[in-house]
Amino acid sequence: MTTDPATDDRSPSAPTRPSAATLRDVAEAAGVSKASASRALDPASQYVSSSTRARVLDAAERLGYRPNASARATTTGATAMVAVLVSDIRDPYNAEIVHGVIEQAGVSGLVATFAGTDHAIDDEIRVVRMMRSLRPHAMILTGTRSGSTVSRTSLEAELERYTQEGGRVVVAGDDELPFDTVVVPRRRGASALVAELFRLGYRSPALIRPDRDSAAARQWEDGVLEAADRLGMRIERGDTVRAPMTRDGGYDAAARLLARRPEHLDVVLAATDAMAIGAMTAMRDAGLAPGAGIGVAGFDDVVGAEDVTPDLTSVDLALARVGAAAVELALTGPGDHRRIEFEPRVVVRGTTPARLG
Amino acid sequence: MTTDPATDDRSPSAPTRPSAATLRDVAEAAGVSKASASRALDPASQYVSSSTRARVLDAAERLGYRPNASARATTTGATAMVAVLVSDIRDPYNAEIVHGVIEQAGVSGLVATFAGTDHAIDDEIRVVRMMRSLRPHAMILTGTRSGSTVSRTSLEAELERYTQEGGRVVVAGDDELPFDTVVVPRRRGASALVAELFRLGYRSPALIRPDRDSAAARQWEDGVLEAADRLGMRIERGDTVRAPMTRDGGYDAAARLLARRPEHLDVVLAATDAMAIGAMTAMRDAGLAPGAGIGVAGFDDVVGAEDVTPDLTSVDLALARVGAAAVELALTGPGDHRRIEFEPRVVVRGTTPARLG
DNA sequence: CTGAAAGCGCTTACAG
DNA sequence: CTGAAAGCGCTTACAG
Repeated sequence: MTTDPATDDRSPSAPTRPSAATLRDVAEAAGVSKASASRALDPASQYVSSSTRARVLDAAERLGYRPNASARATTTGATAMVAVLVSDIRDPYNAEIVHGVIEQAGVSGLVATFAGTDHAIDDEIRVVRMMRSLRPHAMILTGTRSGSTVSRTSLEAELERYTQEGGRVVVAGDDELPFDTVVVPRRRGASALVAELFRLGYRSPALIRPDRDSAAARQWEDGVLEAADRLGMRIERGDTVRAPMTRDGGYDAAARLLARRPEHLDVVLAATDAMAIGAMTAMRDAGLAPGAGIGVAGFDDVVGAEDVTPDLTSVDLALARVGAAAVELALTGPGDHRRIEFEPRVVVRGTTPARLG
Repeated sequence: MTTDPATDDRSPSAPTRPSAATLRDVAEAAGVSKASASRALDPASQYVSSSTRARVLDAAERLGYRPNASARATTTGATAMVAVLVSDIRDPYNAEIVHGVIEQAGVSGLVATFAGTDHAIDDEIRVVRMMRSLRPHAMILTGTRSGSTVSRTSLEAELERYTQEGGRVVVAGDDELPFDTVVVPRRRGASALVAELFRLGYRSPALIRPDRDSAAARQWEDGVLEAADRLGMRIERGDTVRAPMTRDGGYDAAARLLARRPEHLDVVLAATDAMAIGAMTAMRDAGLAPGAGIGVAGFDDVVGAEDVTPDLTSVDLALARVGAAAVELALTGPGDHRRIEFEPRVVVRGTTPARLG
């Protein structure tokens, strides 16, 4: 990062705006001082007579007055704003978290501001610098990031600087930065899924996992294996197959699995719902009814698990709650690398009926 | 809307922040006046000696100085910010537009702020009021909205008020509000698709459309019918079927179509890519190879059209460009209900090879 | 090229 | 309960 402080980001062409109504306008219209008007407009202030308040509110309403948030912020030093750094808003996982952030910010009286970081730590550093200007109450980092160790250190330093100015940093995702974190419970969710399937009578899972490595894929697989191991379920060498992380990838993977006529299998676990749905089709094409002979379960439950027949067992990671919790964490004072992890919800549906005996 | 102006949204618990470095700090560290420091930090200002500038930049760097955007905004009256009102960020269409907004805002030196409106006009009104406090350079409205005529009038009034304060309003979506609009070219895209298929030799389309009515579905169907009509393609009564807007919906719809053994059909048009992909599976299950016998085309090209085999012909609506254009429109001075509509891009792929004769 | 001063729209002790 | 005044961190004429 060679962000020269000279590169000041002053607004390019500040056009002289026609004036919006101002506190002074309201005060004059109501025939009181600015101080009184300010107090009357503050619902928390008790030092106003009700008649003054009424006249001020009336004037404000008439003038369409909206307080100038910037002026207020320079006066109080605080901005009712939370800045969200998101790697890619188009990713449905991020979108879900962001949705939770927006919702919770709304109820907490905060405005949410976003910037894209494109998964690159160097972009994040740039964005943190830019956002620091806004003096937001907190910054929330979402999604994944990659970059050199040097970059990572710079990012931490920049964020550290921000916290020293009184800002709050919260990570929503993986626990990989030394700040308060709301962990997306992938690993735990995968474990819980396997445990639930065990309870339902399943003993021999096959795994369909993405061919490209990622933290998410790894966490899913770790969670599955951990639970399987703990419960004494055996997963044979050849029962894990890799494929592109799409519906068709799931189809191919399942077709390969089934071609081996693996009589011992009783359930197929896929790392995403899309892959699981593809696997269901492959099973049908092989003459098997998903759920009747072999069970199927997906993961993440972001899209479409309920739209298929039978509907697909999956794991709800409560991503919107993750986003909301990140805002709440930011609001509950500075913490020293606190860590929140929700219980993921295993959603048992038609593809994994209870197995007899 | 009975938003009482009394309901002031002052920050709940303004915590006293440890101080961030201030212009005064930088000036003192550099041994110059605040005025000189300010000028040195402004890359556009020429009224600084290079030695002063160097000392100031050095001091700023050392102190990790970031200008206080709020203070700047109260001084200049303008905020380098664009506010985006989005019905639901989880909708991939909106996410794509929002992505474009974020990108373009970044290159234009603007910060993008978001609020969710949940498709409800009354929510939009509330959000516009709230956002007005931020004095953003522009507000961009994305997604769909519904509400009473009264609400709609109130929304227009509230937006009108905002423009009178110097704010810019841009709509990204349907042209249904009296402000500058970047139109999502659904209708035009559907027409272009049909025209291209005609050129490829297709003459008898069947239509798979969502069973629930929506503006998007209507625009798609209107576009298809308009072009078909113009080109003399006939669409028979029974060749339009309705189904849920999912992959399985598309499967069912296509199955129903094919059950009638409609020898005259040469291409199936679906209102979304997901439905088209489902239809492809149905065709295969009926012993037909998509593209070989009957062609298939989807719409919107948001997700997965390239992941299937053969890959799916679709229409790229350039949604990210729509978002970017909205920002640019907001930056090019006030307009009187200007209207921009991009040429959608028909993406011909494997499911619609040229037909001979 | 530089600095002292005024002003942006607020809020908040401080005296009444 | 109310108002005059100071101050938040900037920018920008205005004089040098």
